[in-house]
Amino acid sequence: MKSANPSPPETSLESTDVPSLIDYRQQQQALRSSLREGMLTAAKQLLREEGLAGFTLRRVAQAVNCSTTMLYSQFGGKDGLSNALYLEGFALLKQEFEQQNLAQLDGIERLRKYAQIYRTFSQHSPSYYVIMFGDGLVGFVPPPESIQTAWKAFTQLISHFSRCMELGLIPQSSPNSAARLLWAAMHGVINLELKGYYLTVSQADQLYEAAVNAVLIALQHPQ
Amino acid sequence: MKSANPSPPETSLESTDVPSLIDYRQQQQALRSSLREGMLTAAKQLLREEGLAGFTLRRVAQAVNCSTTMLYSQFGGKDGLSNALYLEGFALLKQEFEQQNLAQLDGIERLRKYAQIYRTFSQHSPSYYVIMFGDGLVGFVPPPESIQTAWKAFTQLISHFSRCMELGLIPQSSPNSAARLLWAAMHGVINLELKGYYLTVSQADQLYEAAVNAVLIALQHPQ
DNA sequence: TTATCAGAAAAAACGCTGTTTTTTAATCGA
DNA sequence: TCGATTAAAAAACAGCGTTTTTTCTGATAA
Repeated sequence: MKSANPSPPETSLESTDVPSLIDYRQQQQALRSSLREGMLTAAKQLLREEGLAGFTLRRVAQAVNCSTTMLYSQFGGKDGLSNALYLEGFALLKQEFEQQNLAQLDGIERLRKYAQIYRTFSQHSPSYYVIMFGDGLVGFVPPPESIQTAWKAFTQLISHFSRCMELGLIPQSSPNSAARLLWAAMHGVINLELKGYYLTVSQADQLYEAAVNAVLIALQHPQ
Repeated sequence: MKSANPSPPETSLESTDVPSLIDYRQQQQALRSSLREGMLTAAKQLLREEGLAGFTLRRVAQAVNCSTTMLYSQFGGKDGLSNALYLEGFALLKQEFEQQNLAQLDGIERLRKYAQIYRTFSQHSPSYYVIMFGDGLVGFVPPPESIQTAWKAFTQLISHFSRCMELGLIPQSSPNSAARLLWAAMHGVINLELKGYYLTVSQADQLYEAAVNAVLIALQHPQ
């Protein structure tokens, strides 16, 4: 395995340039920030691979080889770590909603696309979804300011509802309420699906489409 | 405190009738069954008063003054106890759907009434609701046979959807799917509400009504 | 340069959980 | 009446989030 090395650098003491001049405090801080990120990554991996049962401070600490105390100085405990994942998740969802190739879609079709993005997110990012929507009765309850931030993920959806109303595709009403309605419908199907109430994936697919349709149809046909 | 007792029975040995002839094994069994019921009652009370945090085997055992071991012989552990509450909850919901004064309501109005019953149940029986719908990602996951039983609570709803279709109030389609759709919509609003996503009760009320309306309108306007 | 001090990280302890194992008590059959 | 069987309680176990104690490192002052 050891190849012949014709000219090893042989750290000469006469070398004029200082070999590795480092800013200790800066690197220390960089290390801490990379530790923080590593903790989040480890947490997500644990959530993905083992679900909430594997999402443990001790496991996260072990994954980055430090004590659990560090998780307290970095996040203030498990709730703080959960909150960080929560905000990260909604930021990611927001990002998904903002992808450029939506520009070519308009009107109701674009609303449908948003619904599809939401579902895809829930399917591809279950580790986030558990924290974000894993129902506050048990486990993590996000603080009010996080909930407020979270709602901003739906800004695009809201403003497109607004646009649809301006275009006359949907009768004028509150775009906010329309978005909340659609969200509740989407979330309801997904949540029951995750609990195991639908027997097949295709049944869940159908129901999801039906739920989105129902909201869109109802918004177009006010009572 | 001790009133004068003119003629104490003075357990006479010559008494022909045996004073307290009991069937030990039967009473033992009765005691066990009352213990079982007492555990369920205690569990519900704990859930009601302290939420899931207070729902603990040790607390339940302490409430009925026995060891936690008994909870294992009676229910097979916490999941078993949760499952019993789960089934009890759905039986109660089914019962709510079956109350007689629904006979005077027919058509779409009756569907609306079912939706109202569901919401009222979720509000008045939060101790059950947590177990029943507290999202399987975390905490209790009901076994498939329980899920199957649970779905039977919606029998009335399904058959009334069927009736509405026969009456021509709703175009013919699957009553089952219609019921599932309505359920998902109702559940979605309630679940987000419980997580704290709606600021006021009236906002939640409005959204719930809007969600139910959306489903009913959409079912009447297919495509 | 060395001694002291402050702050950060690790280690240990605490109180709790669900569950399993061991021990104790009581009941039954011979 | 005495072993065997069974049921319940008690204790032990492994793990959790969190708090407290200890250890150690890096900076500062003498």
